[in-house]
Amino acid sequence: MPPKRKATTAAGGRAAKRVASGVNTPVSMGSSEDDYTDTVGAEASETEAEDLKKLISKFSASSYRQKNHSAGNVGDAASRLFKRDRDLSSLTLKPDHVNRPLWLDPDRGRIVMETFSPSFKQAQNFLINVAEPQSRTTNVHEYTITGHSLFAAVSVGLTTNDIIRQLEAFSKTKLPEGLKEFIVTNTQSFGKVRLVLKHNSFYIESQDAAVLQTLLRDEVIGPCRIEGAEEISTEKASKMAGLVIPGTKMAAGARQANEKPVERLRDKDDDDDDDEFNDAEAEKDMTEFLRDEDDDDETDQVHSFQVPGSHIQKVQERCNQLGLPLTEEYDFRNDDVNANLVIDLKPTAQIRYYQEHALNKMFGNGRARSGIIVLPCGAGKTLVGITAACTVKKSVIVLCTSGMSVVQWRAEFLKWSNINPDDIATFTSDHKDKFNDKAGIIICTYSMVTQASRRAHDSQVVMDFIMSKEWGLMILDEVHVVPAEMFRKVTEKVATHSKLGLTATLLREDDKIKDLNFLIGPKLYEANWLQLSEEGHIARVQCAEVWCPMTTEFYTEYLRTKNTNKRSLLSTMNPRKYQACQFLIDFHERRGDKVIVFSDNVYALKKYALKLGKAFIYGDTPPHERIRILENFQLNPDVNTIFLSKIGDTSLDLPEATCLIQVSSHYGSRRQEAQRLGRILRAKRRNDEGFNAFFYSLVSKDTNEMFYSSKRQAFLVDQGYAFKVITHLNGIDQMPKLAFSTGLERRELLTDVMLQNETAGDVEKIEGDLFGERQGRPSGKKGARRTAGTLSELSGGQDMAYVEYNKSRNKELKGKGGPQNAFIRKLKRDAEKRKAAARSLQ
DNA sequence: CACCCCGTAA
DNA sequence: TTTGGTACGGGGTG
Repeated sequence: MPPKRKATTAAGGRAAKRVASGVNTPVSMGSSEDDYTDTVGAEASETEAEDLKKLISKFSASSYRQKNHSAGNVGDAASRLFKRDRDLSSLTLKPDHVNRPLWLDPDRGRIVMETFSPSFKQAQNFLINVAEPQSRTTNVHEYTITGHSLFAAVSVGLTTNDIIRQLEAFSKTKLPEGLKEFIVTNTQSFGKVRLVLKHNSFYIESQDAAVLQTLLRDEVIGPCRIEGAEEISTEKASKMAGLVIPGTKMAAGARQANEKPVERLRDKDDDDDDDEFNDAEAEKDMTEFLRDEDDDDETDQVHSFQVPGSHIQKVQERCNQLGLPLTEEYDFRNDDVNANLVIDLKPTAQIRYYQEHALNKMFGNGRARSGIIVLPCGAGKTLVGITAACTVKKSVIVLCTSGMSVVQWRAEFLKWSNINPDDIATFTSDHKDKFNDKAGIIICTYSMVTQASRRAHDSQVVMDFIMSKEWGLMILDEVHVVPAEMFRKVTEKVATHSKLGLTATLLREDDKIKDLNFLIGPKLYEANWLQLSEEGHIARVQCAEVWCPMTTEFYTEYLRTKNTNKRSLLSTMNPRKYQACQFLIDFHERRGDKVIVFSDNVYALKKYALKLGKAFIYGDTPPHERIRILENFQLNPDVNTIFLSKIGDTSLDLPEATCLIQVSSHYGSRRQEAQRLGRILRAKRRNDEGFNAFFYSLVSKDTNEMFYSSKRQAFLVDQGYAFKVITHLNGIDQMPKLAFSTGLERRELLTDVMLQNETAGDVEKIEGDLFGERQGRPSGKKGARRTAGTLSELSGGQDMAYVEYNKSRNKELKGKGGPQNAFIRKLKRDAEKRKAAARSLQ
């Protein structure tokens, strides 16, 4: 990849998207009335297999354009780096540059890595420690060195020299001076100041009293100190003090372990993982050795001042700004104040290599470092958390976003570890347990801990218990929610020695994500999605964006209104989008896929589902009905498609679907897009020969959806997913019973859409006018929505055309009591039999 | 239990 | 160029 690649800049990732969304796209979905005449009776002449072949060939041939780069088009993901003044060609290359994978941007800390380089694996293992992955596509990875990433590197045990030496070794050019300086200035002060928990109080601690003096003179930190006899107390550093100071010699142990000269390259990639593990073992021994030495020879003094829990965040944030981030490490093996917990992994629990890598980052020097581990959905985040708990062996508090995942975490703990069930308690609104022994695990929801007012009596009791205890480890599930105003309170309410944050998508659309650096700790590990799916740990997914032109009726209305809600509703109700959805469901059901359709908008959700005769779940669906529908989806061969609102993004335990269709979504939320894709990464069938999961995003052409869609995909594109654009679904013209194929039907739909939209607004206004103070029913919103629903039903006349289809599949699946349950039981038995048969075949 | 209300998140 | 429908968990009530 010579630097002169800048010549082809325009072909780069999102630039291609702009080209594709331009004017002259090959649309063959038809724009004339004729294309939509009823095709019932014109049975498709081909067999299913031929159908499949045809569609798949379409996917890989002429009717799509790849927005992302593809193999053979090396370097497009990085090409934006080489624009204008980003030309690196002036730099002189080392003679053996071909064997070195890194391009270093002298000014901005950007690093571009060639994945086809012979020393790629080593370089990647190193880079993941010191830089933030920005984008990791097939041939090129892009990283950035930042203050935070260097903090993470130092806290993982690397020294300034390690970083500089290894960067130099992997770089194609001489290490730029500016970058070297940046690394030096940013790493020097790290690790000087620590946050320590002692006897349920927080202390800011350092070996250097002068640093503490400086902090106390700071206008923000100074007033936070708890008034005591002494301003700064000094004691001899000892094991009993809770936290042993990470001396530089400790880092030396880690340095040796991390060092891997480029010259000593090995061909076999797989060996690498085992080596890393052994190195970590060696590292631990070294740590032990050094610790003993420290205690014998040195009489280090530790200085500290106390800060109340309520001010911790302020101090942490300020220290971050001052370039002196607080290190949090828990020397759990030498903590004999807090009781030990009897817990171990079951021998059957097998940790995968990347989980081990992640845990090595956390426990690399024999202590628990606070930080964040990022793994895609289905890659075993829970097991990482459980293994961490089994390592620390102290009381653990696990925080989840929903009651469902509380239950799941408990089940997983029982599945993977030998923990005594009496030692795990759950704490939610309908289950308020404590554990009886001195040490234990408590699993609860964020809101249970953060709720400030209106406490039920027995939850106050449990809350007091939690706050009175000193916790060894706090596991924060879905840690990306923590920066929220309310949820961030957990870190000040619960006194814990270490924190482990877990998430699949360390993303927010606001800028609060950086707060996690001081709220939890640095990002310790981030898995490479592409690599995991190539290795079969998560499913391979084909992503496609399907462009659906707007019908003239809908587009006219779209242009006529400036109201964004109305506009987005028109875009999602676009009849041609509905047709595309109908076609794709049919296609994939016949292929044997289980299909989930997502729609954020519940009006659209119901309309689509009812007309297609599929079951749907959204917020108001009562729990028993949800379960029934999900069971049927999982077991009943006749139920292969369900519709979900954004309920499916987070809080549903979804069965193993293999195909996903997105009809409407939430603006430009990258997290939602990634999370939805995550729903199919678990697919059990993923290791079948040639298995692919499918992810479709239906987008109405020439609407705002186009813009948001590309925003939403940004994260996945950076993870290496290639989104293909499909402008025509081959065979849709021959589709029997294609909906909305007449102008009349489409106009009826439009009327319904417009009515739905207006009534919601009107009713609220009327209610306000009529009742002024709105006595008796303080929440006008709920009433308004209900009324709107009724009015929409009253609009009856136009709905006549739908009546024959508009039968709720939900009701069919709902029934209660004996017969239905017996049916489900039979399905379950059948499924068991099939599984057993499959096992005996192997 | 079934229902409502409330605050909060994204 | 960037908003607010929707859904949740928690607390009550009869």
